[in-house]
Amino acid sequence: MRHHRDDIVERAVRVLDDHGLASLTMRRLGSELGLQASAIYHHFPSKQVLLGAVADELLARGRRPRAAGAWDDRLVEACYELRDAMLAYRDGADLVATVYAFGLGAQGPAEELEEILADAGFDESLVGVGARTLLHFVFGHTFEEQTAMQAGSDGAVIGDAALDRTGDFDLGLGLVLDGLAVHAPAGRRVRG
Amino acid sequence: MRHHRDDIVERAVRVLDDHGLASLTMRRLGSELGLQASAIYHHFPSKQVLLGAVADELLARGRRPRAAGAWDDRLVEACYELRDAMLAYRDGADLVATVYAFGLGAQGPAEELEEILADAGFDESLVGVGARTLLHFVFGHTFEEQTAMQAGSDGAVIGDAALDRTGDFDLGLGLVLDGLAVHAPAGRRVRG
DNA sequence: ACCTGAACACCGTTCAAGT
DNA sequence: ACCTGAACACCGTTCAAGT
Repeated sequence: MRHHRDDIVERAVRVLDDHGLASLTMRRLGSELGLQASAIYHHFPSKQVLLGAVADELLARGRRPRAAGAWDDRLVEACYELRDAMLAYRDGADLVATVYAFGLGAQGPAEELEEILADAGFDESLVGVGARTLLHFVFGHTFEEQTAMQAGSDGAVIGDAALDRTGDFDLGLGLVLDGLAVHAPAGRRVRG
Repeated sequence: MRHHRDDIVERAVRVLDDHGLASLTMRRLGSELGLQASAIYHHFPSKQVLLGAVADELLARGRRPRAAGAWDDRLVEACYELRDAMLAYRDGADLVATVYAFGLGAQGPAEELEEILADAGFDESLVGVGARTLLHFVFGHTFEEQTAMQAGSDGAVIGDAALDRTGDFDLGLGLVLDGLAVHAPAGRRVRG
Protein backbone atom coordinates (compact mmCIF):
# COMPACT_ATOMS: atom_id res chain seq x y z
CA MET A 1 0.00 0.00 0.00
CA ARG A 2 1.21 3.49 -0.87
CA HIS A 3 1.59 6.21 1.68
CA HIS A 4 2.13 9.95 1.86
CA ARG A 5 4.02 12.16 4.27
CA ASP A 6 0.96 12.74 6.44
CA ASP A 7 0.10 9.05 6.86
CA ILE A 8 3.61 8.45 8.10
CA VAL A 9 3.53 11.33 10.60
CA GLU A 10 0.14 10.24 11.89
CA ARG A 11 1.36 6.68 12.38
CA ALA A 12 4.51 7.94 14.06
CA VAL A 13 2.40 9.91 16.56
CA ARG A 14 0.53 6.72 17.39
CA VAL A 15 3.71 4.69 17.86
CA LEU A 16 5.12 7.47 20.06
CA ASP A 17 2.03 7.61 22.24
CA ASP A 18 1.62 3.84 22.51
CA HIS A 19 5.23 2.76 22.95
CA GLY A 20 7.39 5.82 23.71
CA LEU A 21 10.11 7.76 21.95
CA ALA A 22 12.73 5.01 22.34
CA SER A 23 10.46 2.62 20.43
CA LEU A 24 9.87 5.07 17.61
CA THR A 25 12.48 3.60 15.27
CA MET A 26 12.48 3.67 11.50
CA ARG A 27 12.19 -0.11 11.43
CA ARG A 28 9.34 -0.20 13.91
CA LEU A 29 7.48 2.57 12.12
CA GLY A 30 8.02 0.83 8.81
CA SER A 31 6.58 -2.42 10.05
CA GLU A 32 3.55 -0.64 11.57
CA LEU A 33 2.92 0.84 8.11
CA GLY A 34 3.55 -2.48 6.36
CA LEU A 35 6.71 -1.05 4.81
CA GLN A 36 10.43 -1.55 4.83
CA ALA A 37 12.22 1.05 6.93
CA SER A 38 14.03 2.17 3.82
CA ALA A 39 10.74 3.18 2.17
CA ILE A 40 10.33 5.99 4.72
CA TYR A 41 13.41 7.64 3.22
CA HIS A 42 11.38 8.27 0.12
CA HIS A 43 9.29 10.73 2.19
CA PHE A 44 11.78 12.08 4.76
CA PRO A 45 15.51 12.61 4.28
CA SER A 46 16.36 11.45 7.82
CA LYS A 47 14.86 10.33 11.10
CA GLN A 48 15.62 13.74 12.59
CA VAL A 49 13.51 15.51 10.00
CA LEU A 50 10.69 13.03 10.57
CA LEU A 51 10.85 13.68 14.33
CA GLY A 52 10.66 17.41 13.60
CA ALA A 53 7.46 16.85 11.67
CA VAL A 54 6.05 14.70 14.49
CA ALA A 55 6.83 17.42 17.06
CA ASP A 56 5.12 20.05 14.91
CA GLU A 57 2.11 17.77 14.56
CA LEU A 58 1.80 17.47 18.37
CA LEU A 59 1.92 21.25 18.67
CA ALA A 60 -0.67 21.70 15.90
CA ARG A 61 -3.02 19.25 17.64
CA GLY A 62 -2.70 21.19 20.88
CA ARG A 63 -3.49 24.57 19.35
CA ARG A 64 -6.29 26.49 21.04
CA PRO A 65 -8.12 29.74 20.21
CA ARG A 66 -6.63 32.83 21.82
CA ALA A 67 -8.48 35.24 24.07
CA ALA A 68 -6.91 38.67 23.81
CA GLY A 69 -5.79 40.30 27.06
CA ALA A 70 -2.87 41.86 28.89
CA TRP A 71 0.61 40.68 27.95
CA ASP A 72 1.04 38.55 31.05
CA ASP A 73 -2.27 36.76 30.50
CA ARG A 74 -1.32 36.14 26.89
CA LEU A 75 2.01 34.64 27.97
CA VAL A 76 0.29 32.39 30.51
CA GLU A 77 -2.11 31.21 27.82
CA ALA A 78 0.68 30.40 25.36
CA CYS A 79 2.80 28.61 27.99
CA TYR A 80 -0.09 26.47 29.19
CA GLU A 81 -1.01 25.53 25.65
CA LEU A 82 2.56 24.42 25.01
CA ARG A 83 2.72 22.43 28.23
CA ASP A 84 -0.64 20.76 27.62
CA ALA A 85 0.24 19.91 24.02
CA MET A 86 3.39 18.11 25.19
CA LEU A 87 1.68 16.36 28.13
CA ALA A 88 -1.04 15.02 25.82
CA TYR A 89 1.30 12.42 24.26
CA ARG A 90 3.75 10.02 25.82
CA ASP A 91 7.30 11.48 25.81
CA GLY A 92 5.88 14.63 24.18
CA ALA A 93 8.08 16.99 26.20
CA ASP A 94 11.23 14.99 25.47
CA LEU A 95 10.44 14.97 21.75
CA VAL A 96 9.45 18.64 21.40
CA ALA A 97 12.29 19.98 23.57
CA THR A 98 14.87 17.89 21.69
CA VAL A 99 13.55 18.89 18.28
CA TYR A 100 13.57 22.54 19.35
CA ALA A 101 17.08 22.35 20.80
CA PHE A 102 18.47 20.95 17.57
CA GLY A 103 16.58 23.46 15.44
CA LEU A 104 14.60 20.79 13.56
CA GLY A 105 11.15 22.20 14.30
CA ALA A 106 8.91 23.37 17.14
CA GLN A 107 9.88 27.01 16.55
CA GLY A 108 6.26 28.19 16.69
CA PRO A 109 6.01 28.72 20.45
CA ALA A 110 9.19 30.81 20.54
CA GLU A 111 7.81 33.03 17.80
CA GLU A 112 4.50 33.52 19.56
CA LEU A 113 6.16 34.40 22.87
CA GLU A 114 8.41 36.91 21.10
CA GLU A 115 5.42 38.46 19.39
CA ILE A 116 3.56 38.91 22.67
CA LEU A 117 6.58 40.56 24.30
CA ALA A 118 7.16 42.80 21.29
CA ASP A 119 3.47 43.80 21.27
CA ALA A 120 3.76 44.70 24.94
CA GLY A 121 6.52 47.12 24.04
CA PHE A 122 9.36 45.33 25.82
CA ASP A 123 12.85 46.51 25.05
CA GLU A 124 14.25 44.86 21.94
CA SER A 125 16.98 43.09 23.90
CA LEU A 126 14.43 41.58 26.30
CA VAL A 127 12.08 40.18 23.66
CA GLY A 128 14.37 37.34 22.62
CA VAL A 129 15.79 36.63 26.06
CA GLY A 130 12.37 36.77 27.70
CA ALA A 131 10.82 34.40 25.18
CA ARG A 132 13.65 31.90 25.52
CA THR A 133 13.68 32.09 29.31
CA LEU A 134 9.97 31.25 29.34
CA LEU A 135 10.54 28.46 26.84
CA HIS A 136 13.37 26.93 28.86
CA PHE A 137 11.14 26.98 31.90
CA VAL A 138 8.20 25.34 30.12
CA PHE A 139 10.36 22.68 28.45
CA GLY A 140 12.35 21.91 31.59
CA HIS A 141 9.41 21.82 33.93
CA THR A 142 7.17 19.80 31.63
CA PHE A 143 9.91 17.29 30.83
CA GLU A 144 10.46 16.80 34.55
CA GLU A 145 6.73 16.48 35.18
CA GLN A 146 6.27 13.94 32.43
CA THR A 147 9.25 11.88 33.53
CA ALA A 148 7.82 11.78 37.07
CA MET A 149 4.33 10.97 35.75
CA GLN A 150 5.56 8.07 33.69
CA ALA A 151 7.79 6.78 36.49
CA GLY A 152 4.79 6.84 38.81
CA SER A 153 2.79 4.58 36.53
CA ASP A 154 2.73 2.06 39.39
CA GLY A 155 0.04 2.20 42.06
CA ALA A 156 -0.26 4.98 44.68
CA VAL A 157 -2.64 7.90 44.50
CA ILE A 158 -1.57 10.05 41.57
CA GLY A 159 -4.22 12.75 41.82
CA ASP A 160 -2.54 14.86 44.49
CA ALA A 161 0.85 14.66 42.80
CA ALA A 162 -0.66 15.87 39.52
CA LEU A 163 -2.26 18.81 41.31
CA ASP A 164 1.04 19.68 42.98
CA ARG A 165 2.77 19.63 39.62
CA THR A 166 0.33 22.06 38.06
CA GLY A 167 0.71 24.27 41.13
CA ASP A 168 4.47 24.12 40.74
CA PHE A 169 4.18 25.05 37.09
CA ASP A 170 2.02 28.00 38.03
CA LEU A 171 4.45 29.18 40.68
CA GLY A 172 7.52 28.87 38.48
CA LEU A 173 5.80 30.58 35.58
CA GLY A 174 4.72 33.36 37.95
CA LEU A 175 8.33 33.83 39.00
CA VAL A 176 9.49 34.47 35.44
CA LEU A 177 6.49 36.71 34.73
CA ASP A 178 7.22 38.75 37.85
CA GLY A 179 10.76 39.15 36.64
CA LEU A 180 9.52 40.33 33.26
CA ALA A 181 7.09 42.75 34.92
CA VAL A 182 10.02 44.48 36.59
CA HIS A 183 11.29 45.37 33.12
CA ALA A 184 7.96 46.06 31.46
CA PRO A 185 7.47 49.44 29.79
CA ALA A 186 6.20 52.06 32.25
CA GLY A 187 2.45 51.90 32.78
CA ARG A 188 2.31 48.28 31.64
CA ARG A 189 3.39 46.46 34.80
CA VAL A 190 0.23 44.45 34.91
CA ARG A 191 1.35 42.12 37.69
CA GLY A 192 1.68 42.88 41.40
CA MET B 1 45.67 -4.10 31.73
CA ARG B 2 43.33 -3.81 34.72
CA HIS B 3 41.24 -0.78 35.37
CA HIS B 4 39.15 0.76 38.10
CA ARG B 5 36.00 2.84 38.06
CA ASP B 6 37.91 6.11 38.06
CA ASP B 7 40.12 5.22 35.07
CA ILE B 8 37.02 4.45 33.08
CA VAL B 9 35.28 7.71 33.99
CA GLU B 10 38.42 9.70 33.19
CA ARG B 11 38.74 8.03 29.81
CA ALA B 12 35.04 8.58 29.13
CA VAL B 13 35.46 12.31 29.81
CA ARG B 14 38.25 12.37 27.24
CA VAL B 15 36.23 10.53 24.62
CA LEU B 16 33.30 12.88 25.27
CA ASP B 17 35.43 15.99 24.89
CA ASP B 18 37.31 14.74 21.82
CA HIS B 19 34.50 13.08 19.88
CA GLY B 20 31.16 14.11 21.39
CA LEU B 21 28.36 12.39 23.27
CA ALA B 22 27.13 10.40 20.25
CA SER B 23 30.58 8.80 19.96
CA LEU B 24 30.73 7.88 23.63
CA THR B 25 29.62 4.29 23.16
CA MET B 26 30.49 1.33 25.32
CA ARG B 27 32.35 -0.26 22.42
CA ARG B 28 34.30 2.89 21.61
CA LEU B 29 35.17 3.47 25.26
CA GLY B 30 36.21 -0.16 25.60
CA SER B 31 38.56 0.03 22.66
CA GLU B 32 40.11 3.28 23.93
CA LEU B 33 40.84 1.46 27.19
CA GLY B 34 42.10 -1.65 25.38
CA LEU B 35 39.11 -3.60 26.66
CA GLN B 36 36.06 -5.38 25.38
CA ALA B 37 32.89 -3.33 25.85
CA SER B 38 31.57 -6.11 28.05
CA ALA B 39 34.41 -5.58 30.54
CA ILE B 40 32.98 -2.17 31.46
CA TYR B 41 29.94 -3.94 32.87
CA HIS B 42 32.18 -5.27 35.60
CA HIS B 43 32.48 -1.66 36.87
CA PHE B 44 29.12 -0.10 35.93
CA PRO B 45 25.76 -1.84 35.75
CA SER B 46 24.67 0.13 32.66
CA LYS B 47 25.68 2.87 30.29
CA GLN B 48 23.21 5.22 31.97
CA VAL B 49 24.92 4.84 35.33
CA LEU B 50 28.30 5.40 33.69
CA LEU B 51 27.01 8.60 32.07
CA GLY B 52 25.76 9.71 35.48
CA ALA B 53 29.26 9.30 36.87
CA VAL B 54 30.74 11.19 33.92
CA ALA B 55 28.30 14.09 34.45
CA ASP B 56 29.19 14.25 38.14
CA GLU B 57 32.87 14.26 37.23
CA LEU B 58 32.37 17.29 34.94
CA LEU B 59 30.60 19.12 37.75
CA ALA B 60 33.33 18.20 40.25
CA ARG B 61 36.01 19.51 37.89
CA GLY B 62 34.15 22.80 37.54
CA ARG B 63 33.78 23.39 41.27
CA ARG B 64 35.04 26.76 42.50
CA PRO B 65 35.46 28.26 45.97
CA ARG B 66 32.47 30.25 47.19
CA ALA B 67 32.54 33.86 48.26
CA ALA B 68 29.78 34.49 50.78
CA GLY B 69 27.36 37.31 50.01
CA ALA B 70 23.72 38.21 49.56
CA TRP B 71 21.37 35.47 48.33
CA ASP B 72 21.19 36.84 44.80
CA ASP B 73 24.96 37.02 44.45
CA ARG B 74 25.23 33.48 45.76
CA LEU B 75 22.70 32.29 43.18
CA VAL B 76 24.55 34.06 40.37
CA GLU B 77 27.78 32.43 41.49
CA ALA B 78 26.26 28.93 41.57
CA CYS B 79 24.54 29.35 38.19
CA TYR B 80 27.70 30.60 36.48
CA GLU B 81 29.73 27.77 37.93
CA LEU B 82 27.22 25.27 36.58
CA ARG B 83 27.18 26.91 33.16
CA ASP B 84 30.96 27.10 32.95
CA ALA B 85 31.38 23.50 34.09
CA MET B 86 29.12 22.32 31.26
CA LEU B 87 30.66 24.61 28.63
CA ALA B 88 34.15 23.35 29.49
CA TYR B 89 33.55 19.99 27.75
CA ARG B 90 32.06 19.14 24.40
CA ASP B 91 28.35 18.26 24.73
CA GLY B 92 28.65 18.94 28.47
CA ALA B 93 25.25 20.64 28.71
CA ASP B 94 23.51 17.86 26.79
CA LEU B 95 25.07 15.23 29.05
CA VAL B 96 24.48 16.96 32.39
CA ALA B 97 20.92 18.08 31.57
CA THR B 98 19.98 14.58 30.35
CA VAL B 99 21.50 12.86 33.36
CA TYR B 100 19.70 15.29 35.68
CA ALA B 101 16.39 14.88 33.88
CA PHE B 102 16.48 11.11 34.26
CA GLY B 103 17.59 11.30 37.88
CA LEU B 104 20.89 9.48 37.29
CA GLY B 105 23.14 12.16 38.78
CA ALA B 106 23.94 15.87 38.65
CA GLN B 107 21.70 16.56 41.64
CA GLY B 108 24.34 18.72 43.36
CA PRO B 109 23.45 22.04 41.72
CA ALA B 110 19.76 21.67 42.60
CA GLU B 111 20.68 21.03 46.22
CA GLU B 112 22.95 24.05 46.40
CA LEU B 113 20.36 26.37 44.86
CA GLU B 114 17.75 25.10 47.31
CA GLU B 115 20.11 25.66 50.20
CA ILE B 116 20.77 29.26 49.16
CA LEU B 117 17.06 30.00 48.86
CA ALA B 118 16.31 28.33 52.19
CA ASP B 119 19.11 30.31 53.86
CA ALA B 120 17.63 33.50 52.46
CA GLY B 121 14.39 32.66 54.23
CA PHE B 122 12.25 32.10 51.16
CA ASP B 123 8.88 30.52 51.70
CA GLU B 124 9.07 26.74 51.80
CA SER B 125 6.97 26.38 48.66
CA LEU B 126 9.28 28.71 46.72
CA VAL B 127 12.55 27.01 47.63
CA GLY B 128 11.98 23.98 45.42
CA VAL B 129 10.23 25.81 42.60
CA GLY B 130 12.79 28.62 42.59
CA ALA B 131 15.74 26.24 42.48
CA ARG B 132 14.23 24.23 39.64
CA THR B 133 13.25 27.32 37.67
CA LEU B 134 16.84 28.54 37.86
CA LEU B 135 18.11 25.10 36.90
CA HIS B 136 15.79 24.84 33.89
CA PHE B 137 17.02 28.24 32.75
CA VAL B 138 20.70 27.35 33.13
CA PHE B 139 20.33 23.95 31.44
CA GLY B 140 18.18 25.26 28.62
CA HIS B 141 20.23 28.34 27.92
CA THR B 142 23.58 26.57 28.12
CA PHE B 143 22.43 23.69 25.95
CA GLU B 144 21.28 26.20 23.33
CA GLU B 145 24.53 28.14 23.60
CA GLN B 146 26.66 25.05 23.23
CA THR B 147 24.66 23.77 20.27
CA ALA B 148 25.12 27.15 18.55
CA MET B 149 28.82 27.21 19.46
CA GLN B 150 29.44 23.80 18.02
CA ALA B 151 27.39 24.52 14.91
CA GLY B 152 29.46 27.66 14.36
CA SER B 153 32.69 25.69 14.32
CA ASP B 154 33.18 26.90 10.74
CA GLY B 155 34.89 30.19 10.01
CA ALA B 156 33.40 33.62 10.84
CA VAL B 157 34.29 35.73 13.83
CA ILE B 158 33.05 33.89 16.92
CA GLY B 159 34.14 36.39 19.55
CA ASP B 160 31.17 38.72 19.29
CA ALA B 161 28.67 35.87 19.28
CA ALA B 162 30.24 34.45 22.45
CA LEU B 163 29.97 37.84 24.15
CA ASP B 164 26.33 38.13 23.12
CA ARG B 165 25.62 34.72 24.55
CA THR B 166 27.10 35.56 27.92
CA GLY B 167 25.12 38.82 27.88
CA ASP B 168 21.98 36.83 27.11
CA PHE B 169 22.70 34.47 29.96
CA ASP B 170 23.13 37.41 32.28
CA LEU B 171 19.88 39.01 31.16
CA GLY B 172 17.84 35.81 31.42
CA LEU B 173 19.30 34.97 34.81
CA GLY B 174 18.53 38.53 35.93
CA LEU B 175 14.91 38.05 34.89
CA VAL B 176 14.47 35.01 37.12
CA LEU B 177 16.32 36.67 40.00
CA ASP B 178 14.09 39.74 39.71
CA GLY B 179 11.10 37.44 39.87
CA LEU B 180 12.49 35.80 42.99
CA ALA B 181 13.21 39.20 44.56
CA VAL B 182 9.52 40.04 44.29
CA HIS B 183 8.84 37.13 46.65
CA ALA B 184 11.87 37.50 48.91
CA PRO B 185 11.24 37.84 52.63
CA ALA B 186 10.67 41.49 53.65
CA GLY B 187 13.90 43.41 54.11
CA ARG B 188 15.80 41.00 51.89
CA ARG B 189 14.88 42.27 48.44
CA VAL B 190 18.48 42.82 47.51
CA ARG B 191 17.80 43.57 43.83
CA GLY B 192 16.18 46.63 42.32
C1' DA C 1 38.44 -9.58 40.79
C1' DC C 2 38.73 -8.58 36.20
C1' DC C 3 38.52 -9.70 31.49
C1' DT C 4 37.58 -12.26 26.68
C1' DG C 5 34.80 -13.70 22.90
C1' DA C 6 30.77 -14.87 21.08
C1' DA C 7 26.15 -14.19 20.75
C1' DC C 8 21.37 -11.82 20.90
C1' DA C 9 18.44 -8.54 19.43
C1' DC C 10 18.57 -4.60 17.69
C1' DC C 11 19.86 0.42 15.18
C1' DG C 12 19.98 4.47 10.87
C1' DT C 13 21.09 4.77 6.28
C1' DT C 14 22.32 3.61 1.33
C1' DC C 15 21.44 1.71 -2.96
C1' DA C 16 20.54 -1.22 -6.90
C1' DA C 17 16.58 -3.18 -8.53
C1' DG C 18 11.75 -3.73 -9.14
C1' DT C 19 6.56 -1.96 -10.40
C1' DA D 1 6.56 7.90 -7.72
C1' DC D 2 6.94 4.54 -4.40
C1' DC D 3 8.72 0.41 -2.60
C1' DT D 4 11.75 -4.13 -1.74
C1' DG D 5 15.67 -6.57 -0.10
C1' DA D 6 20.12 -6.82 0.94
C1' DA D 7 23.97 -4.81 2.73
C1' DC D 8 27.08 -1.66 5.67
C1' DA D 9 28.59 -0.18 9.81
C1' DC D 10 27.23 0.07 13.86
C1' DC D 11 24.54 -0.29 18.95
C1' DG D 12 23.74 -2.01 24.53
C1' DT D 13 23.75 -6.00 27.11
C1' DT D 14 24.32 -10.97 28.65
C1' DC D 15 26.91 -14.83 29.72
C1' DA D 16 29.88 -18.84 29.80
C1' DA D 17 34.55 -19.30 30.10
C1' DG D 18 39.18 -17.98 31.15
C1' DT D 19 43.24 -15.97 34.47
